[in-house]
Amino acid sequence: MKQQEVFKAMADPTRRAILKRLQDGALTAGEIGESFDISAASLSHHFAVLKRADLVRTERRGQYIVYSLNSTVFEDLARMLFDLFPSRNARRDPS
Amino acid sequence: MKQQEVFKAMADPTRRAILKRLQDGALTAGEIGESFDISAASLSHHFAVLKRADLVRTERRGQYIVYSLNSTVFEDLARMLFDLFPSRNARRDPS
DNA sequence: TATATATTTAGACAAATATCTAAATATTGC
DNA sequence: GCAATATTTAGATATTTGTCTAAATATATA
Repeated sequence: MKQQEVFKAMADPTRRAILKRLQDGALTAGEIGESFDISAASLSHHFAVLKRADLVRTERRGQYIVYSLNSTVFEDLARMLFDLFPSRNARRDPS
Repeated sequence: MKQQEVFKAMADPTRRAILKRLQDGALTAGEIGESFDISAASLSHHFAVLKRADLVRTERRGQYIVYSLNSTVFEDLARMLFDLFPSRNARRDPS
């Protein structure tokens, strides 16, 4: 996981909203765009950032491009967080 | 939790390294600074960002200021992540 | 009180980023 | 092949951000 890319991707509210939009299943770029008052070009930029972070997957379907969540990276990110913030009763790695 | 502040705070590698440095216990600003090749002023800026996100707590001890992790926000963040990325076998909130 | 040490604040600057419009590319269907 | 639609790329611009040095503030101690 490219940690830096993932965190930078998550730092923008529009991108987090895009991820949230994708929770219930894959959507085309245009469908996602309907929820945002932003140009298609700007949206495309956000898609690129999410893709670079491997947070979303894409698939061309005819003239559309379909975006979906990549939950694998989410799990990595969650693990990373737990690693970064030791909870009170977790053992610390003894290394 | 100020989600936006937390994510922005986590997006910088120096700040994540500071958090990691604090895993084993509280440290003064100066002690933290020893690990970084960066001016005290820049470091102080990073502390401010982490504080604004409520990721660290501070306490003055004489002429020193002691920083420590605030693990509460971590837990909030983890929860937020799980909410954002539904895992395959989790039920979705029916609302 | 004066000096030394620790930290933050102020102000400047360069690099990164979110946005836009216009143009390019890919695909469909006539 | 051509026109329409969907999406991305290019280039410009304004804002944000990470860094610096210099100055200010807070505390300790001689």
